[in-house]
Amino acid sequence: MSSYIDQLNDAQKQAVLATEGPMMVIAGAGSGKTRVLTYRIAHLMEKGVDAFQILSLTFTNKAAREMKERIASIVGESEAKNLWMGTFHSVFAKILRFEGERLGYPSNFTIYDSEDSRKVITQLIKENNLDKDIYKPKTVQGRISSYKNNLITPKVYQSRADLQEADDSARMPMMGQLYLAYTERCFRAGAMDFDDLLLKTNELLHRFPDVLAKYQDRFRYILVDEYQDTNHSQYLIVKALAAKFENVCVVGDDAQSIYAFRGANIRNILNFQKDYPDAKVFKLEQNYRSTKNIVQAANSIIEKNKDQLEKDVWTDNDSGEKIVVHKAVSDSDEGNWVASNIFEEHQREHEPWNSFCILYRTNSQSRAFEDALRKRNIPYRIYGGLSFYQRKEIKDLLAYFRLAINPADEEAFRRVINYPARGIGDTTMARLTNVANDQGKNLWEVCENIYLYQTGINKPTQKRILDFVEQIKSYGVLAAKHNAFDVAAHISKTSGLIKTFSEDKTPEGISKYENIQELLNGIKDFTEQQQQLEDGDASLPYFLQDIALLTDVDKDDPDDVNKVNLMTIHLAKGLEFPYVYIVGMEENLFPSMMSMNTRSDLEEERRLFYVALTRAEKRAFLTYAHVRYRWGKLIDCEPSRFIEEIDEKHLDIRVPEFSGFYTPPSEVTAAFGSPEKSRTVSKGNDNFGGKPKFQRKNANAQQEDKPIVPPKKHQKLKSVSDMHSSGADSGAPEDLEKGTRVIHDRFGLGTVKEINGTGADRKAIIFFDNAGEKRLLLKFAKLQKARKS
DNA sequence: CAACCCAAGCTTTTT
DNA sequence: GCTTGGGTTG
Repeated sequence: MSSYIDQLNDAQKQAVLATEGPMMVIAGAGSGKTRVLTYRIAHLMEKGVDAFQILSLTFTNKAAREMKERIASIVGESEAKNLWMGTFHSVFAKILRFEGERLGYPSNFTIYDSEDSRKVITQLIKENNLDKDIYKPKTVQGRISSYKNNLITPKVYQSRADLQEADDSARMPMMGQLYLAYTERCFRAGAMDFDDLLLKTNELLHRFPDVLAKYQDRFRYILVDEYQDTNHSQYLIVKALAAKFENVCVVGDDAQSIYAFRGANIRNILNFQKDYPDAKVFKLEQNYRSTKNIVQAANSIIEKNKDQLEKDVWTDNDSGEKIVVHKAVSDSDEGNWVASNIFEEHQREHEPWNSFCILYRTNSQSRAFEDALRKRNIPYRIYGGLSFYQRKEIKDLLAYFRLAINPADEEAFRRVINYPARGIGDTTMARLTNVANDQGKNLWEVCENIYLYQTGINKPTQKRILDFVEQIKSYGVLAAKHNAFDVAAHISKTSGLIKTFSEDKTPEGISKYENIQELLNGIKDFTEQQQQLEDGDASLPYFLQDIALLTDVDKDDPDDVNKVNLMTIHLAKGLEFPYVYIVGMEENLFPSMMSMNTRSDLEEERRLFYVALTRAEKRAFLTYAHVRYRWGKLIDCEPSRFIEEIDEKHLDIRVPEFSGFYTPPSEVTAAFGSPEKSRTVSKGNDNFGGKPKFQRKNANAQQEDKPIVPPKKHQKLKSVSDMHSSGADSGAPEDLEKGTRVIHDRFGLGTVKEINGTGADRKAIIFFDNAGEKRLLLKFAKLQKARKS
């Protein structure tokens, strides 16, 4: 027997060695779950199971990659690379590219991200003249998503009176039609959203028995990690694939189920034994990660939940330090305290920066910590939030790539048809949309044959549309022949996007330009990497596929080692750090305001807290603030109930007179008599001399808002323009010529550079002293001749 | 048709 | 406090 087996404890060993039949592993936090999965796969392969026959589904692609590397180190790389490993979404996207034709999808289908699908919904709400205040795109999107995750197709919806009643009572009787229209629109665009990747896989497996049989035979051994976070759609896929051999091993921890909001169904894990009565169940209860204090504190929290499987997580590790609870004056003070604390620990314990992690409930909390870390020159890396690929300029360029590969992709089409400007505006788009809807075609098909349709669009615009079509077609030809980088470089140059950004010298413009360069560098890396692999694929379609399903933790930037980590608790699942700071421990923030209505929501928040705390190996810190800026306003905060729920003997409470939620009145009046005063306090508390956030902002705002033209002139000009607006065609003096000095209402003093056109079309190009060059239509421009000075 | 200004909404978490 | 979308202006 191989030596790695000896490194395992009894429970782990059994879970690794029981290779046949259904099996569930309940793995407490830090109990060596990944190790069991890794060794189990290695063991299967050593027993002679072909790597092609093993499917393992993980929560992130990074987890899959790391596991693959570890397996490779045991069984050898050439074997390990044949394993099917990845997230549900990425594995089944791959299968759908092979098999999607059966469902009427092209193999080059686009994957719509949330923004894309929300825009489709917004568009549909508009087209159907629905009230957007009742049909909130986000709400509609959420409902559609939950239908899909429960395999409720538009057709099923029509037979479900209960769902229709629910939507009716939410004043959305058109939900059903909207849902149907949405699915049709996506289909027409050759696009699938995230939920479709699972829904269509289910459809594929249920409608085509031969496909089902094929994949059942291929995946004889199935492993699912983080099973507690699978939704119904995922559950059914696993069940279908495993039905023949029943070699299914699921690993999870009901105490760490934190994705109910996106349809995860905790019952999947609770009911596993009902689905497979012969299932073996193993419990991993020894924690190797954390100190006794942390493990026991975490246990004392989670036992408050009623819905859970019995287990007893324990550890042999040292007791360690108690969990420090710190009360900060304000959110910026909280940031400063955490940053100084990290700095001290780094100095004293010689801990590298990447030993530290700051965990928060919402992305918006990151700012205070970024500011504080930056002030101390502590390197940090922030995960999540607006990811690189969601930036506008990146999505714009990607839209060109997407169109080159799948011109039916309507969202990409709408994004760039008039960007850079080509004189194809809202009116034209509305006309195109109408015709497309009447004919049941997508926008591309209509544009391609624009002369065949009665669109009411004028000839010059039709020509511009056809030029665009030709441009995209030429990109498509290139994409089929050349590697991703060459195509991307060509498109970014010829589309005019690079030019647009390089001409923009505002800070935002420069940053956009840099981001585009970064994207191109990324594509270059990708292309080179793929070209080095013997079976690599360096094509643009493959690149797009690769990035569509990347999660934030997946990106592993070599520049990012040894930095303090900042992320939401959700993103931290599966990770561990020696030092963990859980911040914003306040009522209405954590637990979130939205989650206090039902017990099950609150229990999910509690599990979230459990996940947060069990990320810590050595030290854990809980902080909360007395007041915090929220929605731009200063609000009072109360400590989170979760702090109280921890057995006090594990806590080191560093709050003067901490007693429940009582705050000494003297402190309140001294620090928070009024919002104005509190600003002074947070400035005074700032030992590092940096200015508080609000001061910088105000200073900037003042500069920007400073009027260019003194108010007096402004008034006068207004009255002049009022006189003219009564009847005259031109609001400007007649005798303007090159070199004339003029005054403009908003732009101030300027010099005429050029005049062209006559009558109502008369235009001027004017160089303004403070505002630069502008093209003005004289009919509208409220110009006055200035006296030469 | 594009640029600018302002108001509204927003902050739960993500593939 | 920030971003998005709508409305207005040239």
